[in-house]
Amino acid sequence: MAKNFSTREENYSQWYNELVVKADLAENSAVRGCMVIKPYGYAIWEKMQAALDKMFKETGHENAYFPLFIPKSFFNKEASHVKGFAKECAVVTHYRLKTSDDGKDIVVDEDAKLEEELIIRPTSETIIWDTYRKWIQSYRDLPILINQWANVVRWEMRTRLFLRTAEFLWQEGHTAHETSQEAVKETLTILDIYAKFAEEWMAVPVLKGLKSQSEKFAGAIDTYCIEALMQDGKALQAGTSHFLGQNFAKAFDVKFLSKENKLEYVWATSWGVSTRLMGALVMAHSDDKGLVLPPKLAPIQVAIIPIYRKDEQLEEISEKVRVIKARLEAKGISVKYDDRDTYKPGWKFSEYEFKGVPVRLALGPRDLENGTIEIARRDTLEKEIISIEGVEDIIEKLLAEIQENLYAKALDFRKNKTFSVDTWEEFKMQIEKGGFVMAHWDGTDETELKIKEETKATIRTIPLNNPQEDGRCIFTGKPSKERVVFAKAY
RNA sequence: CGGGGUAUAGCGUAGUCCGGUUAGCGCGCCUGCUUUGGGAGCAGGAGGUCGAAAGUUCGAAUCUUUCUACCCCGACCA
Repeated sequence: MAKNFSTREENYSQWYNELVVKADLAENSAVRGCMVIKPYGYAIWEKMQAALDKMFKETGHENAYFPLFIPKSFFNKEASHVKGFAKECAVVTHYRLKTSDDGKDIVVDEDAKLEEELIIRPTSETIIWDTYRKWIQSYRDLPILINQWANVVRWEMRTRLFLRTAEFLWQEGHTAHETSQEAVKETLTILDIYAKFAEEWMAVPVLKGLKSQSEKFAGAIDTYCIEALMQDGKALQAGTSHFLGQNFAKAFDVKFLSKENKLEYVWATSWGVSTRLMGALVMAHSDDKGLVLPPKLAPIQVAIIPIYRKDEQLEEISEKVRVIKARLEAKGISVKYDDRDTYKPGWKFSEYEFKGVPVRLALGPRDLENGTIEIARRDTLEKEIISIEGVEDIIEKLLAEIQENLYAKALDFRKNKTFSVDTWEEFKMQIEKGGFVMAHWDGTDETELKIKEETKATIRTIPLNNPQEDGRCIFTGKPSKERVVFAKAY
């Protein structure tokens, strides 16, 4: 495993790959650019799903499901949308296989060609808006607040574990509203949910803001995002919420009769987060010993390891553990008692460190004698011997402390990696070092593109509630009213 | 799609230039004994169409041709 990964950007990918495979999170599958997510990794995803789903429902959203296949013609309808996705679509052209003439192979049956090709959804705006047209007639049918948990496929030229895979799991929300204001409000409500989830559950601080026009979603009026900073100084877009205006309503002819008895186009939003969040989780907290998971998302919060020589000792230890385990579980803490006799304690210690289990307990003969237990925390790697009495209360507090500590550490890291610069020379130098670089920009796509060409840095976001100040664009020297956030990104 | 590289056991690899015993090694796996407070030790064992196909040759992991897959760089990318 690479050492000092946070400072060795060039080896990062390799490090990450090894870590993830060793940590039992996921591995590359035989299918190009797709992932096999192992049970332990999937358990993290399930925890993320549960937390997000709850927040969506608390804000009035419902889950539904739409088809995986989208008729090709649907993509013709919104010009900028098709432009954004056309180059990365998987297309279904046939519906049958047959044995080849020489009997040796299975081949596509050319007679079974589809009249119209089907696109495997890269995102579901088109098929959902085609459906919404049938659901919406009057203002009484609005708003529609629907979320879908699904997989999507984007045939990326180059993939990267968790961050850009050909198939990925996500949730996509698609809402329909009477007014522009209501839709914008929805977009921001979701942005707040995403930020809250990232910070309170993942312990990853994020910047909330607006994307520049060139970085926005294909088909959106405005794209809002949460932007996180990884330990190697690169930025990661962790979630997006789009105000779609009436673009899709017009493309799919979705109109409603208003209270004023006028026929109007519906206002729309869409928003999503994906398994990329798991990449963010790994890259934000992990160290050279493996994953570090925030307690709120850890599938196993406490691992207990017995240390023994003889079976009688194990029995005695197990008896004690049963009591501790029951008390922890009564507090809603997930516990794994690893009494396998096929692995030794040292092996298990390492395994749970790889897996990022926040708290580890070890109980051996010495502890039985003294009425103690060894408690170790993953985030700081500290361990101490404490009295076994009331250990469940200590663990409960410790889990909360670890959750806070991870966030504080990540926030501190981001503060130290955020810089304000005012000249082009400073900018180029700082971008090379990584981190968020706050700089003035003249607001044009052209300048943004040139900066990207020269430095590979992009505008990650224009923060919400951004302080207004007079300045000059670092590239063109033209006047500017606010700083925007530049960084190299994944 | 352009440029470069790689393909040998579950994983990592040696051997390829210069063809020649039964394709070697480490990790992992299996069995036994000893071990168990930070990834145990010793002994024995199993596991290979050398990416695929065709060719050259007495003989091919090694040479030739074609194909396929993967990796890196670029283009591309909410």
